Amino acid sequence: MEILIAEDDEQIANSLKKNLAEEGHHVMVANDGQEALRSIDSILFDVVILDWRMPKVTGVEVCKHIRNSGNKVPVILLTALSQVANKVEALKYGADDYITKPFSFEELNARIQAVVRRYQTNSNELTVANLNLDLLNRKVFTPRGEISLTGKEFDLLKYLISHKGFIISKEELTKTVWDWNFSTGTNVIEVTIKNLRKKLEEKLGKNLIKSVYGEGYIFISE
Amino acid sequence: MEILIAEDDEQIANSLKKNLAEEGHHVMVANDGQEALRSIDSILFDVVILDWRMPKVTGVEVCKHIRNSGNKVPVILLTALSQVANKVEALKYGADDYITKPFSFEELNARIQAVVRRYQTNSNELTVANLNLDLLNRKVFTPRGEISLTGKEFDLLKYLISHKGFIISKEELTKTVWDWNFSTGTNVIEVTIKNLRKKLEEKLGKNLIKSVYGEGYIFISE
DNA sequence: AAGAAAAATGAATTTTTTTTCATTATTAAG
DNA sequence: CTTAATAATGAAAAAAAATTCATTTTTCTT
Repeated sequence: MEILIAEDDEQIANSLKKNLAEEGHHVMVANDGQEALRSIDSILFDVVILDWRMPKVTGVEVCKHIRNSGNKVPVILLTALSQVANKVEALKYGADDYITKPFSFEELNARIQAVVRRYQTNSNELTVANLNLDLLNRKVFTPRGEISLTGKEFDLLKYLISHKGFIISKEELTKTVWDWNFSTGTNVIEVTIKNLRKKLEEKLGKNLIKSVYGEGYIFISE
Repeated sequence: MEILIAEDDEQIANSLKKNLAEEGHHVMVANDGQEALRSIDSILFDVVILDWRMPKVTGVEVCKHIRNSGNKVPVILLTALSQVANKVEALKYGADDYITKPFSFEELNARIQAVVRRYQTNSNELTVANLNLDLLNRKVFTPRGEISLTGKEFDLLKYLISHKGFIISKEELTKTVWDWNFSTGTNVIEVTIKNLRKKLEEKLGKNLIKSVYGEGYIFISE
């Protein structure tokens, strides 16, 4: 995951960075709120960890800015004091969670997991490679503009993407995407795959849906 | 809101009940986990507050049960000890938030607000009267079973419901639901309204979409 | 390299959805 | 009670989407 830590205490920042990096994440550190804002506006993080009190711009202000600009990235606030007012304020300004110092790395990690999981399961978007699916409006966007899909094509793509990296058999697609519980002697799947591929390739220039002979289809993100 | 408090300490339970009632909520108290489970299975709460340690069934176990049964109601856990392991566990088992005792009523209230708001803005359902719209799968359910709508019918219903109580002009529908920015000399809207009404009335026995002569349409929930 | 199974393809057909049209019913206002 | 505007309706036409079909291409096995 891409994680931003905004924390002016270098010792804490470095310790967190080291620990999170060991978990396999990419961590960027900002030393004050201003720096944090710059990073947030240019990079897409999976989670942002903000210290409450920071030079120049405070964590709450950064948080407010994030929300005002429509950014929904999960935010965790670090508060030094465990005053009730602070906690209330944190939630009010759109933070997703907060931790009172001092805290263990284990706890922070658990919160990150929880907050990211919550975000992903509640978000109505599915992003992979150069594709962004708007699950609510059933639209697909690429850097080169929207791809207009029919209902079945969208359902199929959504299913493949949400199981990316796994081979999906045609029987499975028949049951899930087509909602048929009998095997028909048709090739609708092949045809729909073909049409979907054509539309994707038109915009992306490459084929993300691979066939696995005798087994099914698999969506590849890189 | 409908709130369930599961707490064996009667003093705490009653104090919370009183305070929450003063805020205008309906509060039900369960004295142990078993009682809580029974209530949860029969009543639809807006938020459930569970004490961690309770006789018979603990709060975490209640929480696990809630999630296993697919219930997505927001859960707040009350923990006596502020041990890290507890907090981690709470999130792991699907709680949405937790508070460490002792806590102020003000804090609990803020957390309830946050958790419910988060739930409502992130939920993919729209419920009104006897209708439940599954926004992700674009399906509509009633107590008497599913209503199968076409795409346009669903979009129209969704728009009317999310503006229930307000009169929606045909010009507005043209722009939003049909995505046309010119006024056409057609009556698609009237026709679609008619078909939608027919399907709704078939299952609900009544017409929820009223016409306002010369102004537009309005969705009425009661 | 040849044969058989599986997958891809182009085009036709069927089904569903969306829109239009002509007519009837309802509403508000004089 | 009429009249004119607005809304509802049934049915047809047009458009779009889903499925089928016949054929070609690819892949794996021997």
